[in-house]
Amino acid sequence: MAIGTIPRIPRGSEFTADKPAEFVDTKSRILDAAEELFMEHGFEATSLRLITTAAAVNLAAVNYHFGSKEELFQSVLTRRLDPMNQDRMRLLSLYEAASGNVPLTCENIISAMFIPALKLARDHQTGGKNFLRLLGRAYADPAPFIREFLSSQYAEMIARFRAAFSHALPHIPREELSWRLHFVMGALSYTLAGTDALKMIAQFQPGEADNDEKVLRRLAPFLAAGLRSPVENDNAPGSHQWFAEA
Amino acid sequence: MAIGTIPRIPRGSEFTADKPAEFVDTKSRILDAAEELFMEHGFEATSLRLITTAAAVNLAAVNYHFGSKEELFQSVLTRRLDPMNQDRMRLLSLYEAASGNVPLTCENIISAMFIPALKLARDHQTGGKNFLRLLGRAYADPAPFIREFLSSQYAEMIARFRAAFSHALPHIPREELSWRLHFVMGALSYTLAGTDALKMIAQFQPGEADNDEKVLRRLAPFLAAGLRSPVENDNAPGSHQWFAEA
DNA sequence: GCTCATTTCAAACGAACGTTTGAATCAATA
DNA sequence: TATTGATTCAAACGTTCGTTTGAAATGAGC
Repeated sequence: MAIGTIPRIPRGSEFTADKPAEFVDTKSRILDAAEELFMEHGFEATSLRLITTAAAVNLAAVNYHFGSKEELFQSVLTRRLDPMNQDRMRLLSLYEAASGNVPLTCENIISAMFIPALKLARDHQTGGKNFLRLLGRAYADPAPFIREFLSSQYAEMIARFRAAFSHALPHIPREELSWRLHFVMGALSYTLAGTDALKMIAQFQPGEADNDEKVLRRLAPFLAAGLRSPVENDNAPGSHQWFAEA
Repeated sequence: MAIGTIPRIPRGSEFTADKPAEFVDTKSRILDAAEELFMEHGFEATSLRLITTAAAVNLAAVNYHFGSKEELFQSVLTRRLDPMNQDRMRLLSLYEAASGNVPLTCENIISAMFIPALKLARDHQTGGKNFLRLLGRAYADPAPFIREFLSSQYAEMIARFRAAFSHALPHIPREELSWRLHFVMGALSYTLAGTDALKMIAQFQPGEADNDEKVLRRLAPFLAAGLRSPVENDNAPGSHQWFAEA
């Protein structure tokens, strides 16, 4: 596209107002369909033909607009992951500014991680939930390009929160804290990814918007308690005999 | 095969002694190769041609011995998962018998879950570790046949341990305990699956056999603290304001 | 040595995959 | 209206997939 020329405006983008569903531009239709299908079947098992059929666009549209299937997957992630992580860091900074000299509590920091995720799950009534589950799946995907992409997307946010936790828990050694953060991310991603979680509790109402909040209200105290737990010396004589053989 | 006839004994099975690697029967060679490759690339991305080439057997051998790719995957899991879960329950019963009337601690119960996993990781020097990582991956796999297979394999063991935790933590309501067990399994599977975990800490030596123990010695206290944490009333006026909007 | 069920093997099957191609379509400019 | 560049489309590309097939090889029992 030469400088100064205005590209043709594609299907449906003349409506910036809300979606009559027929007149959404091709790129967004693909992203929406891909988000749902990647979540349901995983990256490998989701074919471009399945995606383009669901989006009601031509098969070649994916390669035209995104370049490849892998780049489509990355676009699906970035579209919501990037704003969410920005939101997390913004919220953390806001908390820190508000607390002045008093160090933040674990609860504060965990809140800064969860609230943006919750907002995402609520704003787009279906899409957001799908995305959180997709994200949980992506964490555990063995494909190298996914792992590399995710860790690059998360690097800044994780570093920011690691520093915050380190300040909130000054008695926890650096290495130990790294592990505990790892466990936190594990429980979080597993919970977000879980189909099982939704079926686990009988009184869980599939349509209810507050389900995610209910889950996180249980998860947060659980994790905070783990983060604050006393550090065990590896070989201290009085430490628990976790692995005493039977 | 008619009743009373003795089947032909295939390649290498005349050696029950240790593995000259050339004379291992076809089924085991396939299982070993599949375990490693499924772990590395996931179920969908691992082709039968890759597996049979690595195992140095004919392509058709998988379908002959296992029926299909899915059944091969299930066989890979069952071979080690079933004994491990049996071991876990055996160990839990042993602890319970030894403690008499005194209820077990969370640490005891978590030990009963972890020791068999550790034993598995150590017994087969390479295979065991691969398997634990494969298992973590399988937890997060979206394929329905994997999820159904896993939950059927785990049902008995999970029920057994849920009852034990319920006895050890009588003040935790049933529903809350279900969620906490879910978080425990999440952190555990994420940790076992993690390629990241191995690289996370600099002083981690890739070849060392005690790595898994080191990880679990950090994970267990973290989880125990979470399990024991006080139950928050959803709407209690004094409870933490986890999700106060910014 | 012959029999026969079991196991191995090379080859092919049809289907599905991600991607490419080149023409058709469209809206805006000149 | 003619031109232009962005987008859509049907069709085909070459590759790889899981599975099937039928014949060859194998070794224990008669």
